[in-house]
Amino acid sequence: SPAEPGAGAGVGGGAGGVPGLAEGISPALLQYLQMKWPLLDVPAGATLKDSRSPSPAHLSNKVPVVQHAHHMHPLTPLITYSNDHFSPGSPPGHLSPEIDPKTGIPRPPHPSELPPYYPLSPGAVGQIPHPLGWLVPQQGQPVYSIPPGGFRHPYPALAMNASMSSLMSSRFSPHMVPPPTHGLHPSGIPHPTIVSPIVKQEPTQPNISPGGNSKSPVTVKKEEEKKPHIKKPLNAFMLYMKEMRAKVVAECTLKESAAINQILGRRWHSLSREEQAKYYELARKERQLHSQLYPTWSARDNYGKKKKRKREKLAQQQSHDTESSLASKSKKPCVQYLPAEKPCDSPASSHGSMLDSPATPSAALASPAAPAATHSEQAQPLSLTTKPEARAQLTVHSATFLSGKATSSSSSSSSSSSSSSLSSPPSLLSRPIPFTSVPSTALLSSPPSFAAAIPSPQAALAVLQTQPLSLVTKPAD
DNA sequence: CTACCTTTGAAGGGT
DNA sequence: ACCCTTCAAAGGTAG
Repeated sequence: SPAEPGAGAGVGGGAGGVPGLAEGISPALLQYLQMKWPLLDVPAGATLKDSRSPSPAHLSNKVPVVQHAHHMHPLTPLITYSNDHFSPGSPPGHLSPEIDPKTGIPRPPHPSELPPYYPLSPGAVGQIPHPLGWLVPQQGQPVYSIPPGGFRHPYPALAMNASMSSLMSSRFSPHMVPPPTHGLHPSGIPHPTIVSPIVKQEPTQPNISPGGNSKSPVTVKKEEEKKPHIKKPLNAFMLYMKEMRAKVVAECTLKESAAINQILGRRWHSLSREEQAKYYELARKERQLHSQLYPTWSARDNYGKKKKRKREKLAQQQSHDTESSLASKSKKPCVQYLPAEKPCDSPASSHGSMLDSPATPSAALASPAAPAATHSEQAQPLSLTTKPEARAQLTVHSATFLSGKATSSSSSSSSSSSSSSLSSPPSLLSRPIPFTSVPSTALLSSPPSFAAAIPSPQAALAVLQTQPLSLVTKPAD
């Protein structure tokens, strides 16, 4: 799909990839499920050492068996994160898998030792550092919160094959998933997107009674209430935020999420294309998994669930965009959240943090003469959703860089929008480069190839100009 | 207690 | 096709 960079190119991040989702749940999905729910383990002999060559047993529906959740990084098989950026390293000593002296196989952890993917007990979480905070946030929360009482899935339509259910019943901790004989639907897969509604009633009988056609409005309402809230899958940026928030908070003294998010937004733009691609890919898998787990779910289901009143703000923003900006600004300017003096505010000043220095491959994107600090921004698919003030701040570097360099090379081919390009240089660079513009194979089968395909800023701009240019931009000043 | 703030991206609905 | 709106996370803040 257009919004999914690399869609259809399989996973694995490297050569080979994994067969798609042709039939039921693909190996990739299975691996992803294991990634999301490490309790779902794979056969000891089929360790996820190489996702590109899944064993036949793995491919079949006769899934999984056991493997210690800590045995391997759950993401390793899917996404080839370089240690430069996600430095998972080896798990802490106290978390190293215990080898069963008898079998030599990593011992399945006791429920109390299980990783905090799901809060088995309030105190047993947040102990295991995880390179991907969105999977295991430092706070010990799962990506999606799970009701303390456990998971109750009301949707019989939930897509899960036999292997899953058998696995569930046999391997899942009884704390999480009671065996089917105990009443829970065998498909009670605890996906984190499910959040039980805040209904202070007995959590029993959440099952949908098939025969109940003559429901009174009250009953219908009750069922509505009992319907767990299935959250939207996280998008790439949200995943990134989840992972990086703790680090940013640690680096800065800030704690306000609004401020943190601004920083994260900037850092997001500072990420190299490859790094962003990882999150896009993760997000794509999130959506894919989500759609498989909840085929009938629609984003529309959650509409109106939150009482948000942004109309005023948006309207203000629009007028702000279309007309003069500063005058009508009555809300707190972003700068208020992001003092420029903040050490952590500068993407290039974060103690050489890997967060701010994109992957080295991307360095090939810019000309050698290009300053590293600006190159990263210049090469990034900055969003067009102009939040004037902040955007002006964010794009100042690229603007200056452009004005002296890139604009000259781009003005010729973008003559149709020359006026706007003059008035809003950042718009050119701020325009997102949909990953879909890149052949998925080029991006996924060999990630660096994309960088290699754009050896110069001019080439990068050429790529930019192959995309439709939206003019919903606002001059930086 | 609840909405807001702030970010980007996805998705749905309206035009 | 395009635009607008809402929601996803998160935690301090304000009402």
